[in-house]
Amino acid sequence: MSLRHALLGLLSDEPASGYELTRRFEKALQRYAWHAQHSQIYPELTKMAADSLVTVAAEGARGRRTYAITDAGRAELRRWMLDPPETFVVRDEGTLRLFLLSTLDADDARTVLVPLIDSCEREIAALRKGIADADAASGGGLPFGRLVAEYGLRSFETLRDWASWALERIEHN
Amino acid sequence: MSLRHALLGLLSDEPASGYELTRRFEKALQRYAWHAQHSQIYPELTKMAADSLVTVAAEGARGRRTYAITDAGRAELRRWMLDPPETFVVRDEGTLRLFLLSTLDADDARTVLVPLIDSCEREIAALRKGIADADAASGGGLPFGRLVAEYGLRSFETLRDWASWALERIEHN
DNA sequence: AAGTGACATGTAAAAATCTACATGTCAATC
DNA sequence: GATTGACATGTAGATTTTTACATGTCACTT
Repeated sequence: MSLRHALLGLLSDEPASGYELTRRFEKALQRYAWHAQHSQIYPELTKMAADSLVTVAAEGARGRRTYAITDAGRAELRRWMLDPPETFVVRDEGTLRLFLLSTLDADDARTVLVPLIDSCEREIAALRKGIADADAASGGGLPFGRLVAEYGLRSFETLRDWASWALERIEHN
Repeated sequence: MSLRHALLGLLSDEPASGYELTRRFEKALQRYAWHAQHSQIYPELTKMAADSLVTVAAEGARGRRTYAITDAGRAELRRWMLDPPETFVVRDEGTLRLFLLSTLDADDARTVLVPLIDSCEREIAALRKGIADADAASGGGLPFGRLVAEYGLRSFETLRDWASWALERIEHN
């Protein structure tokens, strides 16, 4: 039910349509936390409305339906946040690829690691800029908040550093 | 098809039965990279054998079937490793929970973050010990290699540091 | 000899997810 | 007035994953 809770989380900030939620998934959650597409989001919103976790707050132009979280929805989100399951399920193609690096020879590993380090640098630069801009504007601006941006920044720095370390280890082994 | 490639990766190290692969998923991949259960692994191995990516290398006691990767399997794994898709799909319940932290009030956020920091410390200690033991034995010993252990260690340190930073930010905001 | 626990493999049905198709609106431009 | 592109929502069918059930072996202990 993680999709459901991700949607409740996005809606707890402010009401939104399925279309907007799809965009916000792309901007804020997709990369690090949870991937979902509109073909999954629309039906899930319908089910959540049936379960009274959200309501249709407004219907606008072009068939647009704006959903708002209900008190029951907030309660369910809080319950889920405070009641961590024993095991967290992870499925991460990028990390899997990293783990399987040891199946490659040194040349192939370099072919994977060098572009990875480059793309980390680009992400880090973009995140730093986003954080600086948001801090200057002081009042948000980051897609899903300062906390998430900081998490992303630190994660990419760690990935870059690890990849550099791995590269060195592979070079002179 | 990530499950398939994860299995090829594990088998590229040495032949194994479905049962052993399930254990190795639990030890090495489950936590950070890919979650899979035996009810998915067994049928997938059968399909992979039909596709000639693996073969049944031996049949042992208790119906045990040992699978070995074929040349075609190695080629497919290498192809997948060297041909990164434009987008990596991530689904990570733990990170999602972190991202939704901003939906909680300060008290509830503390309730989530403090145990998180504790569990990071425990993971870090366990990984450090595992790495030290393996380095002393010098010849492997780590479930999926030194690279992965280092990745896990750095990731948990980053998570712990971020969580501490977030906690401080929440406390005095 | 019975019981226990790790070993070992499977399947069926339900739920979640992906891919591809499908439809239509509205605003701006040509 | 036609075209284009962003806006907006959906469904059908296939694939992947989960949950729950199902079966049996072997080694060791009581």
